[in-house]
Amino acid sequence: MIDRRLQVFHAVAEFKSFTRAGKRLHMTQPAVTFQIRQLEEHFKTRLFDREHNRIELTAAGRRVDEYAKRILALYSEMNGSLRELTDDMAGTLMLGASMTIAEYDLPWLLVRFKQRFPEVNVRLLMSNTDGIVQMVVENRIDLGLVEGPVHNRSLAVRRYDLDKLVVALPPEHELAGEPRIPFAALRDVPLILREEGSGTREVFLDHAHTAGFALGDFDVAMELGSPEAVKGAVGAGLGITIISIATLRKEIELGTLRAVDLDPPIERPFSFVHQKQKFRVPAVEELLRFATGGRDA
Amino acid sequence: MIDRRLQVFHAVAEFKSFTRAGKRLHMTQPAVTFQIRQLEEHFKTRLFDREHNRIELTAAGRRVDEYAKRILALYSEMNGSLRELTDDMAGTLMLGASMTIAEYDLPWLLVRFKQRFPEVNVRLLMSNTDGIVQMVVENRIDLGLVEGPVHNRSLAVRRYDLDKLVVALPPEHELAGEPRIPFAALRDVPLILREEGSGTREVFLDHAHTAGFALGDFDVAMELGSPEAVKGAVGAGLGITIISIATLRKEIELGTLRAVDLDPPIERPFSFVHQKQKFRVPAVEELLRFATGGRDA
DNA sequence: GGGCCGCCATAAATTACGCTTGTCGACGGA
DNA sequence: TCCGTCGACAAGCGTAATTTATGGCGGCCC
Repeated sequence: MIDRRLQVFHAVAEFKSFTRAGKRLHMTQPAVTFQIRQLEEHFKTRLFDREHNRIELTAAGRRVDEYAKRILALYSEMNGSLRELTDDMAGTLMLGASMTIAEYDLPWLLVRFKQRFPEVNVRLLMSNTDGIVQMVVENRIDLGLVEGPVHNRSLAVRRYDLDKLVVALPPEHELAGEPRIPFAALRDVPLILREEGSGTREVFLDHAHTAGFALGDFDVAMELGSPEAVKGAVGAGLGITIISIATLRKEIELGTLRAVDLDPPIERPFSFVHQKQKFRVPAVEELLRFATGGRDA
Repeated sequence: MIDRRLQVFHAVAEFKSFTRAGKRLHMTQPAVTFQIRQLEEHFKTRLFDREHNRIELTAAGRRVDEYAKRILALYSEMNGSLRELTDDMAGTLMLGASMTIAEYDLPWLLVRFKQRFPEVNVRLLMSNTDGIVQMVVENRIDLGLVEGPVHNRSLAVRRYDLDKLVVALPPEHELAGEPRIPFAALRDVPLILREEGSGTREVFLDHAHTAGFALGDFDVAMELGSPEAVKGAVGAGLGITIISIATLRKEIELGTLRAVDLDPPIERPFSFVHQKQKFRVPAVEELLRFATGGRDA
């Protein structure tokens, strides 16, 4: 529950870019342009100075942004407050984790946490990285655990673990014997990827881009919504994928899949993400300290 | 610029009625029901207890209303603040007046006001009573002058003048000779009325209702958007109308229209309406004091 | 106590709006 | 100069909001 126009405006103000704001909110640039123009017509004044290919807030725009921040913060607080009242689970620690983390990284963490703090109830929601970030923004969860980069400056992010992405393929695959696989080689075979919004996907595409490849360079055979689904497709010979090494333990042991390093390798942090403001549930701080071993990131 | 869902919710909370909230916001009851249900689904909890034919806020509903109030207040403040920045007229006194007042009552008031405070710039917007109230709510004007009843508890209203509604008809009309015309007689002739949202219209219908007549009892030939348009139609013989005596001065003098008292007569106050909070422009207080002759209402 | 009125819920149809796709023109860096 | 990036614009589409129409359920009046 949030005002979309203000949200869009605030994102544009933050990024100083229609295009990037659109990306963040999963909408196209024309949609952003449209919303901003609606606002400008409402207030009968320009909110951004357009100078060729960059924009700057006008005085009026800055004023709107001040209010937008306050209003959006209230929305967020309202959502959190209602959850507390609603979920018949006041005091419950609401976690959200991206697919990979929830299935392969979080369990052992939660087990140890529960041992030390048995009285704390934990409830876990799963989504992809973007979905988790959105939940944190809307205050629907106390803490998110994500694997992708977080582009939202108004949230606090701290790393707690390091992950490695590898190429997963069937043992009989032609590339399975390679010591490592360069990005270029990935162009020639069908790829299975995670869906839009997935941290695994975004990290891979980021690195591919750095190496000079765009999404269009690859032969994307399927886009699936969870690591298990992706592994299933790879195992069935539909293609190969780039995936967290952590998800492959069982398959490697069973010999159904093989992991090969990328060249260059991709490492990425697992991170906590939460609102900067004070925690509603004390257990959050416990979990943070507990998982990071007391260190800061 | 305001969040419609919260606005609807807040209205319902205030009136404790879906139907009346809908009326206030010019929407139908099912639309209100729909919006509230949307909110309830979002928060996954009931916001109102429905008991037969009355509703009550739940604990969660009260919580939402607390935030709704704060959020809506911020929206209102934002609108006002932007206007100040935008209208290249900081310090200008923004007035809004309903049709009748703007054309027949306000001019002499403004003339005298300008004589006493020549340095104050005044800008006047016109709409019907409902439109003016809305502008005040949104903080787009500093002060509204309206002729109809104001149903919004969050606004301050004070009377400053008294008006009388009469029947206006062509001199040759069969009823033109009557000393006064009872409501019942109005059923038998075509009526010209103001449009929905007009204070003149609403006051007339209120009184008619008190006298036992509904809108459907009358033969409404036309609904027009301004007193001048209505008078024109009456002059052309298309019907008769109920209108402020103040608007008829010239026509009576010229003999083109005649005014006959209603039975029972309708009197109504002209009122100022403004936000309860402090005035942004000091001139508002001056005008208030000036127009009410120092008395309170 | 039967009938009417007022209130909210529901369904179907309509309308309005936001969003996407596709395209263009303008600038700036290689 | 060519390409990449960015924002504006137009057309078409899909979803969401709203209206119209209807039904059920009590309270209230005579």
